[in-house]
Amino acid sequence: MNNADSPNEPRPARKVTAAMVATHAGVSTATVSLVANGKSAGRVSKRNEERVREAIRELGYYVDSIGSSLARGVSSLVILVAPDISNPFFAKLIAGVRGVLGEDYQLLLSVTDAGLSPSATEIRRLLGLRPAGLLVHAPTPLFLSELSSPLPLIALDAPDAPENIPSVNFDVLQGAHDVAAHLAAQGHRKVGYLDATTGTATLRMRREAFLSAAAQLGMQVPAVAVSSSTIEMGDAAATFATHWDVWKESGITALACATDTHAYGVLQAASTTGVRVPQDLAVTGFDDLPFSTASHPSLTSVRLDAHSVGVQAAQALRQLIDGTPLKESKLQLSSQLMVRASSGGTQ
Amino acid sequence: MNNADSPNEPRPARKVTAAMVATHAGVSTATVSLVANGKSAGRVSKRNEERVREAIRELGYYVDSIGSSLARGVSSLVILVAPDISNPFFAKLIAGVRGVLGEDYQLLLSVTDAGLSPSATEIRRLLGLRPAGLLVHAPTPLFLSELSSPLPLIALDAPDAPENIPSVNFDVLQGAHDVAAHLAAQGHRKVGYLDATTGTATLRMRREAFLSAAAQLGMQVPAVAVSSSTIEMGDAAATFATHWDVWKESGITALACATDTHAYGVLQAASTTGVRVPQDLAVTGFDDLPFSTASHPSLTSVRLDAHSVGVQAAQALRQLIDGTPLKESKLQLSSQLMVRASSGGTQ
DNA sequence: CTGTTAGCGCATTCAG
DNA sequence: CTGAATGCGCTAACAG
Repeated sequence: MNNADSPNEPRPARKVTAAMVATHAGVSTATVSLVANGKSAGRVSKRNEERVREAIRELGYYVDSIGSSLARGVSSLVILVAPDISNPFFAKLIAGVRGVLGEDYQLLLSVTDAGLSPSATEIRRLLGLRPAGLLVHAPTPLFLSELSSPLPLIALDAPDAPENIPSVNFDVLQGAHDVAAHLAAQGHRKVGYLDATTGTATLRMRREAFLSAAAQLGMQVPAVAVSSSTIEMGDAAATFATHWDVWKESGITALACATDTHAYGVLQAASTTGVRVPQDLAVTGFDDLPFSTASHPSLTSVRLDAHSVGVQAAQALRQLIDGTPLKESKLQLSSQLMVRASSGGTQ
Repeated sequence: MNNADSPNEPRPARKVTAAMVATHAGVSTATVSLVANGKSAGRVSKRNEERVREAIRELGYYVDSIGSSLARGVSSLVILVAPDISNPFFAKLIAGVRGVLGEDYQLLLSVTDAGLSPSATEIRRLLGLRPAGLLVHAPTPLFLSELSSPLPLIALDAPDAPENIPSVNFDVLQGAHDVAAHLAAQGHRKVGYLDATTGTATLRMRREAFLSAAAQLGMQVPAVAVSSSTIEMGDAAATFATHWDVWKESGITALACATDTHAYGVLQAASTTGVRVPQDLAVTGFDDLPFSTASHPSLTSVRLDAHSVGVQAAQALRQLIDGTPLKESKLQLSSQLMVRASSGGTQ
């Protein structure tokens, strides 16, 4: 009953299947599959290979990944799960990942609701796609347990990930310590900390590391001078505005912020309330976003190499997918303190 | 030979199929499919439905979207193709899209290389996923022609999209006009323009609209004072630094920038070269990124409502997917000039 | 209402 | 080297 197998002219409107290519080239679908997947070496004759290639070109055939995935039991998708894409950090990370994955895997992003881990249903839908691997930014323990299946997975920026979950992290301890040491070196003796309200592990570590380093370096951190706000700049600004009187009274001369965005809010609020930075208050950030060189004053911050994270994570994931055991389950990338004007460093 | 069909205890390690659920519940796979897809109303008895639901729960079954997509000929994926995710704009847009798509479709992002349209191979891989629909940011004509297949598609921020491609755009004409009018009202008579080197239609329209509005309002735009740089802040800063002498000589007193990022670069370079903004040079941006309230001085810019774009685009796409013809093929969202200190407006 | 059946497009044995 | 046959997991007719 199949009256459509007369391959006279390539009909671009109709979906081209491997079977069509096969008849067009006068071979079987098996041969087409071999050629289309570059597995023809030593398994298909030169002549047939050439024929198939030509048919593919003429018909405009491309492998249907749905069919392919079903047959193989797994897709060639790598899914990056991240909450807050709008961070310039991610653009660089993605570039790094893409470079490593190349043509072999297809990278797609799954964005979760602001700052939240994906819901159970979302996770199932993700798994339903049968991805070759997952890259997950700052996964919650809940997310990881919900996942359950033995899927190649690398956690990013997840210093709290359990032992059995490979992860690529920044050395935030070092970064936070560097900030504290820098402030101490500038002569500060009482400092404050503006934390983020979202409780990801990396942010918790930043705070804890800073506080412990500060103590170690002989700096006081008055309890009233440790506060927090959401990652919205406006919120950070408001927090500064409402707390400044108390902070000032507590005698702090420097404020370390959990992220650059927080610091921007502080700089803005300081400017409008007439607080001079760094004379009245030194301010530091964390992340070293591009804007930090353009803010007024320019912001002292901790630079994290997003591109490297992407590269390392993608390489590790590929190993996992290939079944090669990872030599290092936990990778740690160094961070670098960028001293700028907001802390009274070099302009 | 199948000795694995003894469903005594739920084995979480093994992939759960609809067939397993069926045997477990004592029904057929068809019934399972109906229930799992919420199409059981009036087609499955209460008793069987309950049984199936219980089996699904016990076994932890979820629909395999690969198999489902293959059977239906289309997946429930909506793919957003965008080049530059790191723009805070996208986070809001995505939130809007997600809200409209709800549980019915799964949104994934495909990030293309910085500022570039996806390659032909990438497009094929995208199509290979058989997405239910595509949302494409600033597609090039090449992209659209390469696509060819009659897939539900909405272009975003694509004022140049051909008639037959539905799109959701901002009224950049109005925005650019507002900028020009504002500068004219501030008394500027000679102004410059810093364009982006990436040639997307929206950027081209911003420039053209600004230049024509400026002319109409009696402002001169010396040819030497129209320049361009990449969207990297540092590049914009460098462009300012090398051009300022010439610009100054040309007599311009204001510089309109194609994007806020460009403007940040200009503000930074102006600050380091001792050019006072807005006294020596008024500066305006376009996009109104969050940082524009925190820059020094705060940046006059054109606000675009990203969330609305997301909502409108997703709604239109759903209509397309459902086969409902669109009433309006081209949607245009208004933009709003935010006057701030960089143009000598209110602080 | 419910079960049976026939593909969806492809990769992979397994005989030739 | 090559092709026919099988099944991946599911949905949509189609019979009961």
